Amino acid sequence: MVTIRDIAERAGVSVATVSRTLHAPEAVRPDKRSRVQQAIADLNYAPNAIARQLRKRRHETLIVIVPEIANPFFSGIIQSIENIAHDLGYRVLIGETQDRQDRLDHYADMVLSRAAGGLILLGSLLPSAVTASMADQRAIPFPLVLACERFEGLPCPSVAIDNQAAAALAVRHLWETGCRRIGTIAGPQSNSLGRDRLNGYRKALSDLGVNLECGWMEEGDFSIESGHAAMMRLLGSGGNLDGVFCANDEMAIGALQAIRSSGLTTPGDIALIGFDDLRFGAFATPPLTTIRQPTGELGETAMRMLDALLQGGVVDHRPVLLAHELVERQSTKQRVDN
Amino acid sequence: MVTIRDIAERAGVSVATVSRTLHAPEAVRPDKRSRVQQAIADLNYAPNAIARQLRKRRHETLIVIVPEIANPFFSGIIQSIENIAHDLGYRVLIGETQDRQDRLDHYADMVLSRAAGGLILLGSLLPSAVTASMADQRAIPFPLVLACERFEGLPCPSVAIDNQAAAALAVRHLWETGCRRIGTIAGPQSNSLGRDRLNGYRKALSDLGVNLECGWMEEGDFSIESGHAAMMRLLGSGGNLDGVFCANDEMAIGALQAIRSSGLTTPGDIALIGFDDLRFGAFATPPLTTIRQPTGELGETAMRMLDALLQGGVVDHRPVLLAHELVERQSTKQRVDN
DNA sequence: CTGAAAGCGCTAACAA
DNA sequence: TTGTTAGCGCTTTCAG
Repeated sequence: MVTIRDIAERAGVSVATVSRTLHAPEAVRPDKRSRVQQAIADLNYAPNAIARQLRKRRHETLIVIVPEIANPFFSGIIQSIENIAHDLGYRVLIGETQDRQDRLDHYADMVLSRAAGGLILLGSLLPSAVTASMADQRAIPFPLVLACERFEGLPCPSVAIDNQAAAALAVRHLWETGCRRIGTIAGPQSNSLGRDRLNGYRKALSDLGVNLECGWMEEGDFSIESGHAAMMRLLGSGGNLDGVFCANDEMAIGALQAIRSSGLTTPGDIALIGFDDLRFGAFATPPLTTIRQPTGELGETAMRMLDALLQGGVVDHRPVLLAHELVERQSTKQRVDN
Repeated sequence: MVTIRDIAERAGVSVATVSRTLHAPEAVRPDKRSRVQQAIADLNYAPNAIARQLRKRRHETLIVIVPEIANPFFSGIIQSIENIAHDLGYRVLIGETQDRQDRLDHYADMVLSRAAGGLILLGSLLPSAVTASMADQRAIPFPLVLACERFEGLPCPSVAIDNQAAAALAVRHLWETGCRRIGTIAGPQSNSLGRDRLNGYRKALSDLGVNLECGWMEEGDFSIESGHAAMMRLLGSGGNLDGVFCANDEMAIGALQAIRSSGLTTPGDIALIGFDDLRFGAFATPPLTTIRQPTGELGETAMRMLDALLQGGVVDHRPVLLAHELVERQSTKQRVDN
């Protein structure tokens, strides 16, 4: 391994001069500078980042944790995080937990042990170190920002949309376009996303003055397959639905298929609305009406919050809520304007 | 920041003893050991990974580079890489390049500067440092494994499927199920994947004795939207096709939509076959016939290759080719068995 | 079994 | 403008 010392020797200067030509070339006389540069090229030297970071305290590596990268919804968020991060001089690495605590902790350890500077958490799991600090009433042990999910009482910045309101909007849309027996395929109730969206469904129904009948609700795990299975159950349960709110687009795509394979049509027999606005939803048959989350803004806000945290600024711990939007396509009946 | 020194002081031992209780507890007398552990708990100490890595030379952090994580095809590969990596004691971080050289180089710098131990490359771009080393006839400057893409003459281990043969298989399937005027929506010709699959199409056609007529071929960029656009062009070009081979499933999904919106049916009027076997393809209307790549095996092989490299073993540089598989669904005409 | 001390490769005072 | 040097936090001989 070639070190700064080797360069210094070969160029006939001190290590300090080498370090300077690297970080403040204008502070080195041109002849020495070029000798150093020559030596660097000759020996193919690359400064050791580990050693550098041991001296300087600042970190340019950030970690974004997602439950699964396979979920296209996260991509938009991650992309905007990356764009901002890049501008701000950070490097972003993505860690996938597959909802396993050990994997999550493995990544959290990196920032606990200062191998990375901070964490943006997109999933519903919390690192053990964070849970522990909460239990002990201690501060969170490293720079942490939460996006998408909501955790009651966690003292750190977070950004999301109002999932409950968004779900209610979806249900209201179904109602306004003529559905009267509206069911739901809910997400897992183990995380706040699933719970909030189900609550929104319930709230909308009760605001509309309709009773939630039995056989109107099934739970999935956000996957296409589970959406398909849940729809089959809904179809078989005698709920006699004419509209279904799916807690995400993937389940809606599975539901679409289930409806079709049962000889029914969408939106004719059963209207469908999803959540997230995946690219694939727009190209489904029929194209899926959905709720769009502002993924770009979500990512950007999260990244700026983390940057503020890293800069040592005081950051507001009240959740920031961003606006959602209904995207009307053909899987719900069309509104007659006016 | 609490350091090993603080622990040593509080426990009334030397730093060496603290280090030992951390890494070889059995070599420390129980009373001291527990005093150290108590101090660690009291002060909430976490060893600094940066400092540790500066001393020890081994790296447990690996980077996997993908062009875009939004592409669901990569997820399967990444997941299996992660599973194996975890068993082997590595930590995997994912870097997304969005096909930009500067981002790629940014990640490559991490391993160049020993902030990470090695790289698995899933895209079609090569780090500048690698290109440079090839030009100079030098060895590749860090542990590198290539997956999915093919690079002529790069002296490093790689694993992929035989894309040309797989594409030819797809075209033959179209032919065997009755298509006689077979077009293609090719991938970008700037990368080997796109080229190999187009060559496979050409080869199959010529083996079948059919002439590639003009208006049979359009190029997309692997996105749904580009598939849609390419199919519209194909439809308008008078090629009068009854079957189309799409170089990936996303373009096939876009093409499906284009065909339907033109009032035609699949497979009745135009049969369609994709490539990659995305989850979304199985739930398209109609479900997409496709070529499946062994994503699990691809990832596992790549990861084992990198491990071998990291262990200092000599690794074969001849590309490893894995088997692909035709998955018949309803977007191609059904074969009459016997 | 334990402690002192020598670095790992680099940066940043400080002195020249 | 340059060189010398003292660490950054940790592991690991080497002597006790």
